[in-house]
Amino acid sequence: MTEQIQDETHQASDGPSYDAHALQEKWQPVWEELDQFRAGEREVRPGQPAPKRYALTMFPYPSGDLHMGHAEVMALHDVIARYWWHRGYDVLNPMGWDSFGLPAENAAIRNDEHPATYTYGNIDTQYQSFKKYGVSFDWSRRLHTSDPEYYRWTQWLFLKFREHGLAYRKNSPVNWCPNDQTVLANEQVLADGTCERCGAVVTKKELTQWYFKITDYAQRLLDGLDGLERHWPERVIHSQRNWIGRSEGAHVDFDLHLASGETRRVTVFTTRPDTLYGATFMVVAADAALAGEVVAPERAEALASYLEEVRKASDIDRLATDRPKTGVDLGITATNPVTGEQIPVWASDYVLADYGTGAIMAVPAHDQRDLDFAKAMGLPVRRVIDVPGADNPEETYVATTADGAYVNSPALEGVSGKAEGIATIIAKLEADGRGTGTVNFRLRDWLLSRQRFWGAPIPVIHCEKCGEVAVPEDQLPVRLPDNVRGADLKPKGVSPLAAVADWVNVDCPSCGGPAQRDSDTMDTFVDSSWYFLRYCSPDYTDGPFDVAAVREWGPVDQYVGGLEHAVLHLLYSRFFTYVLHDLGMLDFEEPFTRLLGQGVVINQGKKMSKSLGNGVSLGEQIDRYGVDAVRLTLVFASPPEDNIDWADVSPSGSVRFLQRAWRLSGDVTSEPGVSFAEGDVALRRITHKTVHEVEQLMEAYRFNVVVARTMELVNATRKAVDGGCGPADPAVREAVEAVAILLSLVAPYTAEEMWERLGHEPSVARAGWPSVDPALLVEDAVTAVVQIAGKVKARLEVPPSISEAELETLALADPAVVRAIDGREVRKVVVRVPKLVNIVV
RNA sequence: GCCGGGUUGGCGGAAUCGGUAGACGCGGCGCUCUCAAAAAGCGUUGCCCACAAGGCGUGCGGGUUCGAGUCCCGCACCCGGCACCA
Repeated sequence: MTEQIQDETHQASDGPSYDAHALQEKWQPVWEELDQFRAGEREVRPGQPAPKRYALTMFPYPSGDLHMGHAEVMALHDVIARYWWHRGYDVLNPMGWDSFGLPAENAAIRNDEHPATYTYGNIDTQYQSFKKYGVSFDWSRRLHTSDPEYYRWTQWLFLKFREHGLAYRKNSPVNWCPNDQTVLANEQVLADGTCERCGAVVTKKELTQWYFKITDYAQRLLDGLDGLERHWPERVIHSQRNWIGRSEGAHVDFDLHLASGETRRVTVFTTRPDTLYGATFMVVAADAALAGEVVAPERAEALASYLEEVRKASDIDRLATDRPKTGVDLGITATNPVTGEQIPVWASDYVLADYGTGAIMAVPAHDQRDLDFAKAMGLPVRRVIDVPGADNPEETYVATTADGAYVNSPALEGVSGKAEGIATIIAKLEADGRGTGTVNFRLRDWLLSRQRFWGAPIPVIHCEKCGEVAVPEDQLPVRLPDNVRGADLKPKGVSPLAAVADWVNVDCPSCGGPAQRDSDTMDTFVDSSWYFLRYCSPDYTDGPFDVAAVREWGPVDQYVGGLEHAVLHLLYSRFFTYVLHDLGMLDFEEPFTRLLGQGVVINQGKKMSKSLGNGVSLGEQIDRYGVDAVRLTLVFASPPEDNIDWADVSPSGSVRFLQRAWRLSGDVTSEPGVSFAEGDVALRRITHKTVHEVEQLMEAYRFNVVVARTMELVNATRKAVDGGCGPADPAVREAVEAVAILLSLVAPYTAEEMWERLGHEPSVARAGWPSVDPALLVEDAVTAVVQIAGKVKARLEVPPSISEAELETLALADPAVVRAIDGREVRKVVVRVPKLVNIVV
């Protein structure tokens, strides 16, 4: 299968040949010299800065070299950035590395070296590849999150958050990855209960950890999504809404009567307070502290053994929603606040300790889970809503949740509908001081501690006397020790930093006494939650970013990246931006105005993977076809948000097209600067129409169609050169120059070469955009279709200005139409000038 | 289970204010050049029908409309999010 490849980028026939690799060699150093994508220097005229645009693409993690996935994002992203340059914007298009993280640490352990070795080695490899790939990045703003100059400010931001009560430490059961030997945020545990990074089954562990109080922002993060509608992919907005999980309901107070004789008031959360009269028992989360505190002494042992059983069950078991309900009677009762009845209190694992209040009122008649539990435990079921057409849940084992007439509910007599019922009962509870209307969220606080080495150390010192002490600002960054080797980093359940004695043991900044550094590092998602701000002033030393610079560039106008981060990076960054806005450091709340989520590159219907042996190497593809052909293939293959199956596309077809476009640039015989106005009108119309259409396609991200239109322009120009107006016509030069500029969005090397062959100085990237003459967008003839009952029977070439009557007459006279009417009566004629006539017979 | 998004030739995909379905490309077929092949170029290519004429066609079934890939109702299947979240 290699035999066809060798010559694919070479043309053996006479004349100069198109050699993609030679073009890369030729132009890379020239571009390096030109350094033409520096942000912040463009002016419309002296003294007047050009309008600014911020184009951002997700920075890579430096594992190995760039792969097909990177190639796709960069290709798509670069289409936008280069288009903006052409349209006259001053474009900020930075690149850097998300360079803290586990793979470097694991590699360090394997090779017994420092994680920095792997990290910076790969960064260098990727940097070279980026250069070759020809993306219009402003390399002067390059950053790495693992540089002390960067993580100093990650630490600074952590302390700011802490200062404002948004970072705190608590002890609770956390997600624990037994493979990576570290805790994970909820967002990093996949729906099937496995670790987002390594796929191991996540377990629970009780630990004291740092959290960001993202829940304080739940409502605002939710509300902000409304404004992103139509600018962000539906999928991401939807995922975030689901993840935040707002539900409206009520807090209702129940008095628990403990064995000791005390009364303890416990609040439950419910979305259906209107079913309160049907609450025939209460359930508390078995693993919540409350269960142990209220259990009757004679039931304590039963609870303890149940709890043990629950803890043994793996997360996989817990995830099976249809498994039978289990639980234990706590031996006490509670008072239903509206009926005054004494109802039993149970503990079960179907109630979650960390959602709502960790305790629920059970209404078996109208909640399936409660009904299942009631049936399993023989607890009473009382119907309080009579749903028309539905049988008694107690007999059918099917809880009813639909609207109906309230029964057995004195306070809801005559009330109709769920909404009114809920409002009525909340009003009553509030009046009685037994509850309030409330809102609850599924979102949990962001657990940010990690028991790993290669991350930003948490800048806190633990002093026996003073407790938690923030590292003073002038002592930042808290640097990672560089005297560790791979062997020191082996996971042992606590951070490897804890074992580095001369690093951990410090004097307390407050009292000067002996103290220890916090040995955990931060989740790497903290690093990436603010990197886009740092790019605005990458060398700033008085803060994480220069507020004025961010005011100039922010927010990001266009973000391009994968959507596997829908509830991770894309949610965390929004949270950071809201907080920094509230701290007065930003004048916007949403970080990314427009988001494009590109699909992934797969092969033969499956994700590329080593085990499947279906991996496609970017480097190999570039060696075979050249950078431009690979980029073109990726952009042309499908709409940007769809997946690309490499088996379905044809990089060699891309090479063919690039050759044909390139060849045109050698056919032009007119001089640069020739007056296009004197050119062939037919070709000029096509050129102007194409450019105009591309402008609209660009706005709508339809890059694959942009390529198709460029191909059509090449085809039309070829025809004009060979069989139409001929190569000397100014319209041919106009068309080929337009092709070069359009092509520069996707295939910069070929476009650059064409530009030079057309007699221009480099670079085509800064050549500006062809101006569109509206007069040339007007057609001189259009094809009108004649339909009978909606089926096309004839086509007519008519002037665009034709009148309805004329068009109708022409249509009815057409022989094919006459034949199709076949003497039948014409009942109605619909005319839409100048394109359509529909005849009803 | 709840909530989103989708289904167009052999393939990737065009056509999103209801108005020529299949742009552009891949693949296929035929031809030119060549001793031959490759490369390149030209032509052709939704399906049925030998051609023409004609008919059928955008997952399936209905509907609205002069006219539906596009709007409405029902269904099937695929992808994604949440999932014992009270």
